[in-house]
Amino acid sequence: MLESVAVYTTSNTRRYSLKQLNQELEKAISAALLSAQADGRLPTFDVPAIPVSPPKRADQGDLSYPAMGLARLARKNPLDIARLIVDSMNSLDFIDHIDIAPPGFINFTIAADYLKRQVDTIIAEGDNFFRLSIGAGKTAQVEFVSANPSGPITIGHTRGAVVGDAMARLLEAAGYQVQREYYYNNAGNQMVILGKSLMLRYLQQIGDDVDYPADYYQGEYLVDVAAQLADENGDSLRARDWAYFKDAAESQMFQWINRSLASIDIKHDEFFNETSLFECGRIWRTLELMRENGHVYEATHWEGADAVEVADVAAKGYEPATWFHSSAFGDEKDRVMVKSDGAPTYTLPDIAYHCDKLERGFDIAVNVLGTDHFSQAQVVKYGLQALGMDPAPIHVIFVQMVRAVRWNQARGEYEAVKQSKRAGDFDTLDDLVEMTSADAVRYHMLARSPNSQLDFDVDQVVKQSNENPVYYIQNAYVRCAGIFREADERGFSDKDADLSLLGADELCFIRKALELGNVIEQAVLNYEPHKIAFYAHELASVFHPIYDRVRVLHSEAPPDVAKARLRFLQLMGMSAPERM
RNA sequence: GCUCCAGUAGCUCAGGGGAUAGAGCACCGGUUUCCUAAACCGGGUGUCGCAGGUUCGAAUCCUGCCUGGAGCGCCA
Repeated sequence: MLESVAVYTTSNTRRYSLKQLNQELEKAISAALLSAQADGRLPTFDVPAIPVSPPKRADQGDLSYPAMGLARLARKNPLDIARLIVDSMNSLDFIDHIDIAPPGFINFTIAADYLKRQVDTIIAEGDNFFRLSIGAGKTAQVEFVSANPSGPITIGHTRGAVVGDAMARLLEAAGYQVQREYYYNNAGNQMVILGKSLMLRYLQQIGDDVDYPADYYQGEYLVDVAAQLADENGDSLRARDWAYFKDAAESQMFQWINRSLASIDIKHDEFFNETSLFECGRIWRTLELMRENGHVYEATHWEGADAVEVADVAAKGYEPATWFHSSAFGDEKDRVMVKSDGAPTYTLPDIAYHCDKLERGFDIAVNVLGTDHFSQAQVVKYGLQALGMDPAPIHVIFVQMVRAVRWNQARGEYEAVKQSKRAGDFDTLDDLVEMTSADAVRYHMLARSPNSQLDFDVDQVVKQSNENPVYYIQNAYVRCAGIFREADERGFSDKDADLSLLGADELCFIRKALELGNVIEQAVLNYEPHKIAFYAHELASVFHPIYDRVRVLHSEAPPDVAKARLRFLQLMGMSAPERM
């Protein structure tokens, strides 16, 4: 992989993607403006950013620049400015012709020969063609899922899992060396309750008559684990305390979580246990450093507390706690880091953890979190600043809630499928995969902006699985595979193919395929992994009509283009089946 | 009450200063001597939540409001 990056960045013969053509044109237009200013055809002004982008419609060329933005600066009619630019531009080998359209667009059409030549280039470079150089020699970490081992992966976790893994794959495609990390805590109250819950379930299994509290874990899965324990150990565990059962439960839950994630092709490289931060003393060192920097104080209530809060605290009779003066960094209030009973809140280990993360030296550390962690993420950032660290490498993708919904025919509306772990009434990732497919789950979870709430219609995805965009996309690959298989059987080869024979339909596909690099780059730079899902569908929707219209046996090149280009399936982490 | 996200076609959602606002699903009609028809071709009258504002130009930016969700614990 690194080798191919080197090839890509050192070669100077085939710098091609639509993005780079954008940049070429942007440079050329800027130069044209300066030239026109130099000989007085345009008044002098600072040349602004020149945005060149694909137009909406095919008959408007391949790339377009709206010159209207210059009208005020140049005090000229936009159409006149456009003409001036075009007249002043040096000729570019990849441009066939330039049109000017009202009210001031400059539309560039890429030369067909230039596009056709890219087919050979794409095939020669294979998977590496869109291996970007922006991450070459850099490291990135993506922390995602990070669910505590108290139960199975739910639909809600799944969204973060898919988004995080897609982000990791995109970073890899951009040249980064990526580590996938899972941060978890097995020391909190919830885990205590989990251990006690399993203990009671076990006692029930071996015939004891015990009360099972309503605020303990209600899920059937604990009963299963308990049954297994009873099978293997009889009643010999009767005297064990909750801690034993906590460990047993945790071990089982982690196995389950990893198995579920593996079923949608997600695997973490590193599991980081919060407890290790206590064991090595990092927690307290972090606190002391913040104290030395003057951002920590002891008090019964925070400095800016109003009368109501003060009275409330007094009523509860709290002893002094240790506060982080986060409001000094812009927080709306200060946060407790160590409770009056001496135990830290989550804030302190979270800060210590991210401090550790930064010290590991990643160029980028992406953090996929639910929006319920928004405030906490802010506080962590303030904490890092209080430690004198620069939190800039950390970027958080906030994932909005997923509601698993079902259509209620009687009421004529959607209703939520409950997902509370403790209530034991939830749909798991396993359920979803069983009802649909790993690819369907990944696609539907990814094909939305993370900061939109998502209604995942369980029945819809199941019922329409044959009319699903997922299969539409995969079928494009299957059809390609079919072509290759058939060609092989006929002993037909693309050797010495004459690319000039390619027609307009094929060019259309080549244009779309060449956008991949641009899509990856935008997805990486803006932390928007969902873009790749839309692109995959667009590419497939350009391919399918051509498949029908252009028969391979009349034209050798398309399968090669297709072969090289359909790598998008791998990028999304979806499987690319040879047959369906 | 304060902060953040969302409101776009019947439904689920893209787009987020530029040309005639898109896709999937659903619905209707057509297409198969030949690489898989899970496909293709045709069929869209949308107050882009509402009202102002900025601009040559606003679904997009600003302000206010309405609706839904999330956060604002010495919870984890």
